[in-house]
Amino acid sequence: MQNSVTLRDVARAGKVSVSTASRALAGGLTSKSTETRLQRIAAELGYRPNTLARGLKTRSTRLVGLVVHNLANASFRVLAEVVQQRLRAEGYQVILCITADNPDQEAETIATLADQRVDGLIICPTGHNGEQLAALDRGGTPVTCVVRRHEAVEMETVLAADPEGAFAGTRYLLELGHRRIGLIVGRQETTSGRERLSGYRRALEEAGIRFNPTLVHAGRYEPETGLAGCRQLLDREDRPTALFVANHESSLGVLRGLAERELLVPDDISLLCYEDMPGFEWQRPALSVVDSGAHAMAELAADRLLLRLRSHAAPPAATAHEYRIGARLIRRQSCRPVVS
Amino acid sequence: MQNSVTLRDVARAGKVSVSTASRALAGGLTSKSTETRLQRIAAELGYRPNTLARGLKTRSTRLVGLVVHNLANASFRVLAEVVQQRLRAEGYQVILCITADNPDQEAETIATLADQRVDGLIICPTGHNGEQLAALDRGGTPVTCVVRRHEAVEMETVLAADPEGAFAGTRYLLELGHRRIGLIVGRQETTSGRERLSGYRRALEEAGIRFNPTLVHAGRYEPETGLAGCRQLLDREDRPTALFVANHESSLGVLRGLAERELLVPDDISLLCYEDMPGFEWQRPALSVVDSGAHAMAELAADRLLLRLRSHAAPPAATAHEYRIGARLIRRQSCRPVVS
DNA sequence: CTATGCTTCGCAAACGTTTGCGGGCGCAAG
DNA sequence: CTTGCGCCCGCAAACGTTTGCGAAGCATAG
Repeated sequence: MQNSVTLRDVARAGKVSVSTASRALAGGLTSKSTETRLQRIAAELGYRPNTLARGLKTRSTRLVGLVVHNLANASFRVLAEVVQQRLRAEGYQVILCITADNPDQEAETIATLADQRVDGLIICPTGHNGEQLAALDRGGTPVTCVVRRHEAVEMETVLAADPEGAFAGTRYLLELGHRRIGLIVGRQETTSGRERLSGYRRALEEAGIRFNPTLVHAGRYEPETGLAGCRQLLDREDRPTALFVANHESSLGVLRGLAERELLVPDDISLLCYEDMPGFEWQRPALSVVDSGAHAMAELAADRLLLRLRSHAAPPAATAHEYRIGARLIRRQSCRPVVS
Repeated sequence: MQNSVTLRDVARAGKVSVSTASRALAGGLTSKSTETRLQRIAAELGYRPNTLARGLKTRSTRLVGLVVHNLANASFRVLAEVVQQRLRAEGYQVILCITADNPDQEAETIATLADQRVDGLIICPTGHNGEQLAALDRGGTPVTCVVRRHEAVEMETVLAADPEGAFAGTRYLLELGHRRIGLIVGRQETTSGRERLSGYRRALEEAGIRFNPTLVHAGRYEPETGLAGCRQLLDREDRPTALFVANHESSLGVLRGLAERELLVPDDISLLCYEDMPGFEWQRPALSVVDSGAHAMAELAADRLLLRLRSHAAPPAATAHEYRIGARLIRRQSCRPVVS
């Protein structure tokens, strides 16, 4: 702040007007000689452009907002890392905001980001501030939803292929011979919760197995959910031979629940999780998972946003598209064929 | 961006000058009547101040930068969450940047943040761009270092009490009767790596046990380090009876290494980790740890910065203080007395 | 030699605020 | 009724850029 060497100083040192200085540093707008000369002077003086003034004039800060529920969730973590890295490569800075899945906090966050005149927004929406977001998007600030769809309003969205992922996971277990497959899944108010349940159900039905609601436990994205679900499912007299934990926060609780019962994976019970968390690979036995592709999602979200940032021209709401990232089954060691 | 209702519009609607509008919205600078009247008008029009223009004039964006190495590390995660929450409560937004512990990337990051005219900076330094940071601090943009100390230059810093933490952990194991304690620790180039080793060593020597360098394995903050160290230490003929993993990234690798050897914790070997990671509590057996107080560190860092942000007056470099957060031993189930 | 075109640069306005300064007005005191 | 004092408010400058417009310089073509 003290070190405020401004364009005027550069201009003065170079004996030109402020405007030529500006153009020289922009490049290609002056003669080659003054261009290099002024750039050298600017470097010597340690000139750094004032982003505020520039943004005020050009109506473009190079900031984009990234709004997520938390950082404990592995998907959000890679989202944050990938988005930040990708956008930085294009000269954008990322403002990270955490909403704790709280609509009020989300509303405030969006407002503040709008005040900062961010150029764009990547958000995992709570589902409550649709009009606010849509207004932003209409106003020329591209908004890309990620991980969760906003049910109320049309916006560009990149999602995981949850129906297919859950389907593939369930079918894998079926192919191994399992017939009683317990499902621990997220709340049915969320897109992912619903879609993963439906994928599970479809796989069962295609295999000619009747869907049994008492085999599924839905809850919040927390370890406690996993523990509770685990206990509930294991206390049945016809204990499932496999558990599909389609909610990766709960996985920790499930692991604990299985240990409580002294059940060994995969000998006593097969275990399939959702999302590839860093620890899973190192776990013993290494956990099989269906990877929803958080990394790819993050990349696509960043790329889509970048595209719209660059083509400042047309933000055609009509084109509001929905992208799905393919899920991938990773077979490791936690599932085994059922012995008959 | 389209929705650009400016102060002029408010003034016009209220039939006053722009300056009165500004003052009315600021509050306390006009008559009570015009104040409420204009505030109502502003609300109706949906006026939102342009942070860029304001920042340009007042030389204060309400932005602070937060610079960390990554988000996989649990300390950084809580740092990000806590700092962002705390600063937001005071009206600041957080720009999150990730350096991957890479000095070049760090240099670029700091420069860009300075360009954005952030009001302050919280950073876990790589240790390489000291002059840049010091210049910022001198220039009136308070910089607070966290987690790591910057060896080269004096700055306000909040650290974990690593020497004491490692000492306490080691002594705990000693009290349980362990004599051969393997240590897996971070690189000796880092503050934490050195300090944790020295704490371990001091505890041993105070107990009258000769420090044995072959019992320590130092490596990067990665699971691979844990695995390698684990293998090395377990292959000794006089296998340690306890492992102190003073580097929480490595813990995952250690767990895997122990499983490989089919060693049970705590029956076959005691295990003490550093940092309380979310999974540890759920692990079976629940892992004992020395918690370095990442949460408290984050809070203190945020508070210190806030203090200096508010008292815009004096950034006395002389006061550059170093704060230490006490470590806390959490006894769970992974350590047991050695049977003689 | 004049007309024309291109390149290179300066002038000044603009972006949306905040704020020092001074003018107008009302009200109390003289 | 005048003077003085305070309270509100408007004028205008400033923050550091970018950019349209026009002027100057120079070369080339007619």
